[in-house]
Amino acid sequence: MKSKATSFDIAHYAGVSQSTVSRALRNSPLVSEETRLKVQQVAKKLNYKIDKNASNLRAQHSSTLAVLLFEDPTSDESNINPFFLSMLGSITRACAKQGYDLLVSFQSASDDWHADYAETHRADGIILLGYGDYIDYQPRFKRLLEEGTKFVCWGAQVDGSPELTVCCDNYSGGERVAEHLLNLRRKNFAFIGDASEHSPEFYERFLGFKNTLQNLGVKLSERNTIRAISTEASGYHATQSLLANNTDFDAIFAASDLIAIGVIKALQEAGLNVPNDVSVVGFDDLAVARFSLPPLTTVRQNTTLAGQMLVSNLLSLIDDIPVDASSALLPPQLIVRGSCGGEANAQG
Amino acid sequence: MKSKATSFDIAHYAGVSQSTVSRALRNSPLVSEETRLKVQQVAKKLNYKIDKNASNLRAQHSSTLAVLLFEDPTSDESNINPFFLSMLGSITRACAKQGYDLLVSFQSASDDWHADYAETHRADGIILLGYGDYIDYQPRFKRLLEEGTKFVCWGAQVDGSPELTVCCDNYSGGERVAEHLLNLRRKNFAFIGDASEHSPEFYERFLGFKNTLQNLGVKLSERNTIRAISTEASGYHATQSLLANNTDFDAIFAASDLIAIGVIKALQEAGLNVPNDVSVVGFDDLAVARFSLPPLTTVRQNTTLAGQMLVSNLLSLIDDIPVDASSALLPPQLIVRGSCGGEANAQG
DNA sequence: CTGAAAGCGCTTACAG
DNA sequence: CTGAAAGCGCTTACAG
Repeated sequence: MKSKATSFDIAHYAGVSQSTVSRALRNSPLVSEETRLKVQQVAKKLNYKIDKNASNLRAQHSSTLAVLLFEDPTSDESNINPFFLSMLGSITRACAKQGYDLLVSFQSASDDWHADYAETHRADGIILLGYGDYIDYQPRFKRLLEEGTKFVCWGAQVDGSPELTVCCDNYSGGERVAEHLLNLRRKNFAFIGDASEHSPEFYERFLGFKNTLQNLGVKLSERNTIRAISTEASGYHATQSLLANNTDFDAIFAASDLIAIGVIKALQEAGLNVPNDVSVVGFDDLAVARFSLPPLTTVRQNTTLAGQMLVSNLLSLIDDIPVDASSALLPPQLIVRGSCGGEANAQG
Repeated sequence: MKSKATSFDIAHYAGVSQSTVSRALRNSPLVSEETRLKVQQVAKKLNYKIDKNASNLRAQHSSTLAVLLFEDPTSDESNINPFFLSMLGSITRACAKQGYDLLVSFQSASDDWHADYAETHRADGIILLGYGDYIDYQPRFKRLLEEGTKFVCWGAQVDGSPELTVCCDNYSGGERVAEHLLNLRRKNFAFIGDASEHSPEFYERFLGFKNTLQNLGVKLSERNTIRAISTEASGYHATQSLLANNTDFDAIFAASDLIAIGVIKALQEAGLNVPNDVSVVGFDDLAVARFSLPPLTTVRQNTTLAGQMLVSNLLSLIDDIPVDASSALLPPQLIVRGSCGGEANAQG
């Protein structure tokens, strides 16, 4: 491997100074069209590429963003929630579009918060994805803020929290689910997910669901509210608990598609028909939702838009541009498929 | 935000020279225990972190690896193959374990090969994942090799190709599937996937399957070999074509789990029972395989091991250490679930 | 529009 | 074991 050309080599061959090479390559308006063309031509011929380390060091920024993806400590390490992976994809694309590189790091919640990407100048800003327990993380957010680290979270807006957040309007999603199920004349409801403030996204979905039912005179009993984390296995076992309760239910709102898949499996194994005996609704609209049997009615989160908002808001933060907080609440969309009965086959 | 401390600040407070600070922080044996402790203590107090750009520039390496994830151009951009995403996860973890950062880039096959991570010194080496058509990519590999770029591919070992590859023993996986189906007394076989040299991974699976059948006197007809890319939708449509052929079949080997999910859906919609009428086998063992109905018998690729091999082989390449090529062929594992009938419930 | 020069914050021979 | 000094390859005032 021949050693790489530097801007001095280009300068030499192009017959200009090194400063001019640098300007020409970054399309500075200070350089004449003619010079620029010549320099860029020579650079191309020598396969010259600007050394990022040098330019980052000099310019004091890295043109790089970092994503921290927190793993649910209870889930199998080889299976990261596909929803976050899909977010990862859209974030990557959004970064590329803005000319930023993306550093990725998976962290288990127990990790000692290795968020030193900003401090080591490896990244200009950080995107936090899927950290589990929001309450536990508040102190860490505070520390990041104090250090002046630029970061934005995907998740739920916790009241009074100063960090910048982008999320789906989970409450409204829960409302849509309740309305849909009520329209289908379902009478007895169950919720499977974590209905506590520790998982505010699930909690908001739960609240939107429960309150809408309540407003229309239907009560969601505590016995029909079963805790589950976002895995198929957890949904499966939670449903077995629900069945063991011997309560009545003809509709289940699962806080995520992964949970819903486990729910359907447990129901079918118990000899119940979905949707005839029980309607099931999920949340996320993973690819697999369309191919479950029956196809899963669910609430779609727009991950493409989410990735774009996360990146553009973070970039605004980095450039000290005020961020329009309202833009950070993304509208959910109810996708009706076959798992609730009634007006099935409507979409999807 | 107060401006970051530099090694000179630490030197000042610790009462030593800046060079000593640098040595102490990288645990150089040249520095005394006492001095090191003092320096590290001061560094911690001032929340000092080494500036990566500066140290990378000076040391002429980046301690960063890049992953290039190629998207299937025909697939929906928001849904990246979960298998690769799972690989991404294990690669990330393997990098972290070795003290390397990971840069991620998604590329559409049509992209002008933005693999300049190495040339710009942003990464010391590159991991190539999921590029679609291997034959089309040969010239690009050649160029990378010529430029002295260190890279390793996940995929299939193409004869005579000089690039370093890590992959599952796909041929052996196909053999296992044929044997299993034969043991279950299946008579008429079908394959759904891309049985061409353009997708060598699928092709190897196909070959292992077909040859094993052939050796035992069973022929896999061309009419029962249907082309599909690795999506549920493609598997679904391919199965509809297969059904339209009006040929006999009581067992389908789908080249991936995603395809298998589409296969099962199409079969069930056509009123066929899986596994009673038709056995179905997939490949990959995605999380969803366990939760399909019936649970999917499949061939597991060990993504954790794969990620580790990819990273460690790339690191060897970077350090000019000879790589044990035999270590790069990972053993597949047949996971028997309910989708083939017979000895179901064995595992999983 | 162009060039000479300083300097980003480190690592690492070199000298002691 | 420690320090003074050079230099990695750029960007960007400054002067012309």
